[in-house]
Amino acid sequence: MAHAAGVSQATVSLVLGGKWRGRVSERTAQAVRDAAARLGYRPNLAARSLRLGVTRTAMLVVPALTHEYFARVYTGAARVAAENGFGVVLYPSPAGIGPARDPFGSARTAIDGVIASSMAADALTGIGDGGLPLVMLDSDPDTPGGPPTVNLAVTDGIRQVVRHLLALGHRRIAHIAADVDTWTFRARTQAVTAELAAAGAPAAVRHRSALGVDAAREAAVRALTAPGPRPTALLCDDDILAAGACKGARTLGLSVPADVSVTGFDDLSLARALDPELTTVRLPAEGIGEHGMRALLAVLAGRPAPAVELPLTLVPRGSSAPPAA
Amino acid sequence: MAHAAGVSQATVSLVLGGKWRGRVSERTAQAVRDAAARLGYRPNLAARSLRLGVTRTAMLVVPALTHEYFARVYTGAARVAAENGFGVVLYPSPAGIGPARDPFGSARTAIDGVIASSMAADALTGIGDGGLPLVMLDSDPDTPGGPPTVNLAVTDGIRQVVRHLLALGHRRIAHIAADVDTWTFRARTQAVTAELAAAGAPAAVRHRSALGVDAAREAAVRALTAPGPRPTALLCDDDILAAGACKGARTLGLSVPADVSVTGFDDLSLARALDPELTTVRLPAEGIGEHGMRALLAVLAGRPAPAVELPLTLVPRGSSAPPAA
DNA sequence: TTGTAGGCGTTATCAT
DNA sequence: ATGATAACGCCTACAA
Repeated sequence: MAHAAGVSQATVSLVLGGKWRGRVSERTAQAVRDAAARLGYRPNLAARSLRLGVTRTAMLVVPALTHEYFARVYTGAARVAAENGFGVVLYPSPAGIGPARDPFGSARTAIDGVIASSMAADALTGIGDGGLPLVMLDSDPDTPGGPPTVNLAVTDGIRQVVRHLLALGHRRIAHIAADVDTWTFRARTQAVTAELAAAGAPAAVRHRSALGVDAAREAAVRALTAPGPRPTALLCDDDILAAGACKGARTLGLSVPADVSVTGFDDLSLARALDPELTTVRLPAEGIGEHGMRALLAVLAGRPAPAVELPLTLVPRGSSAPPAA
Repeated sequence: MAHAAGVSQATVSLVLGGKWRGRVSERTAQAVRDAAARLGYRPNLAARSLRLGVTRTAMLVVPALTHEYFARVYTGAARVAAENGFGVVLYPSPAGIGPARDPFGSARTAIDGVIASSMAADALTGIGDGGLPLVMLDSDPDTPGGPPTVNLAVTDGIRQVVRHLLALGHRRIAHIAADVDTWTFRARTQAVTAELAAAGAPAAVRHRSALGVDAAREAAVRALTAPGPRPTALLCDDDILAAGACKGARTLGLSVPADVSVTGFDDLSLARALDPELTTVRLPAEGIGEHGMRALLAVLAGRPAPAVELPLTLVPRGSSAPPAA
């Protein structure tokens, strides 16, 4: 390539690297660019990584790619990465289906940093101590000396749902809680209890359910057939649970929202596919990914990465209404 | 590292590369492995790529990652890749949200091959002529001299749906067709026409719709309010359209499936979140990814990659029933 | 303003 | 059975 342009490697590198200001003549630079275009020259990334010691690649660790939320986090992260000449590789953590190869083995030499999304606290052993720059998304709150975090204002989101239901006149609210031990779901559960108490409303009866439509349907049936007066609203930890809750209500011959209101959380596309559409809370999933990537970029550049908390928005739709008189 | 083990680089490479049978003494080999474990040694992938000229990385090009189908294709491809010591990077094609960086620029030196899923025919300019090994998923049928393909038996899937509806007694079927110019949707549309004709049934009135719940709802309303006798079944090109069709029917005060049957295609998790659950056709999405990766591996190894066609399965559920008497 | 040379960590060839 | 050495393509002092 340098040979084809009639100059040396060094000159080529200077010109194509963009830093030849006053070091290479304009005429020579143009000749190099011409030759590059003519030969379809592409720099070899492996060689560059080897020389520079960085790969301009980040790894995004997610519990499950098939969940729309994580796909959107990826989309946001990938966009910011691309804007900065970075790539993003995905690693569905072993909790899901574990790839055969340990990603943190040679990963240390293949990636510059890690963004971990919604991970259980112990799922990251092998990263933190690995000295690889790390950013946590939607995880435990900022700890001094810990990795930078990008979090969701989950408590405020739940607060909006609770107030929405109370404002509609509901007093007997059941909580369909996700039986998953991650920060985001623990925070949701705690917030439901706290917000109802703060409003002076009766406590919600809690029914735990695995994260799936069928399990949620069964939990909703349990909630609606439990002894005592029937709940008038089912507050669900996420949209998938809410979909199951709607089915459970109909199983019992109840109508949503006339007989029982149902609320979700996440605002997946599912929320608008259901009928009635789900009242839910919108999560800025792409924003989480974007901020996460920006935080990692900051860490990589040696800049401080302030902890971020993104706001959530209540989206009232057809699945919630005043309780029957 | 070699220094720490008291041997030469070459010996280390041999031992860790696994091909020292009868070339290095057992005692020396063990010493190398001990040193590697002690130092936490990790091979540098960039250096290996540089030397070997291959990266053991494949790129999966998809139109939209947020669609569950593609997330599952990725999952399948990534699993087979991992089993073979390969990685997979994702590239959401420009049709979606386009990254700033041209992936096919330096990609040629960063990846060994490309797997393209459900792409419009012209969206791959820049790959085919790039000399990069390519496998097409769910795309145009095998062309002599073209890239290997892994396809779905879409025509047979539609045939199963059509026969299911005819067997239930439906004669007036409307087709909610996706207004998307890719092979898979063209094939679905053609199959609907062909299968109805083959069965001697009346042709379906076709209503085109963008791929979204709202657009499909409007299309369904059009279909159900068109002049002439009302259709008793809505055959939809995919589950998202079907979700919209159900909403459209209810908008008109019609019940699914009592007044009108609705069928989908894809068997997304959405199909079981709806109420009633969707009668649909299951696509082996992960299988597509797995076979695609296997085909690419074959091409990379210089082996022939036979064209594959994966079977589809009808999943009858609550959204279809005999027409009202 | 341009060219020369060294080294990044690996693997492969060849010599010992 | 093991070691020395070259080469992969790039970037960057340093020399000319």
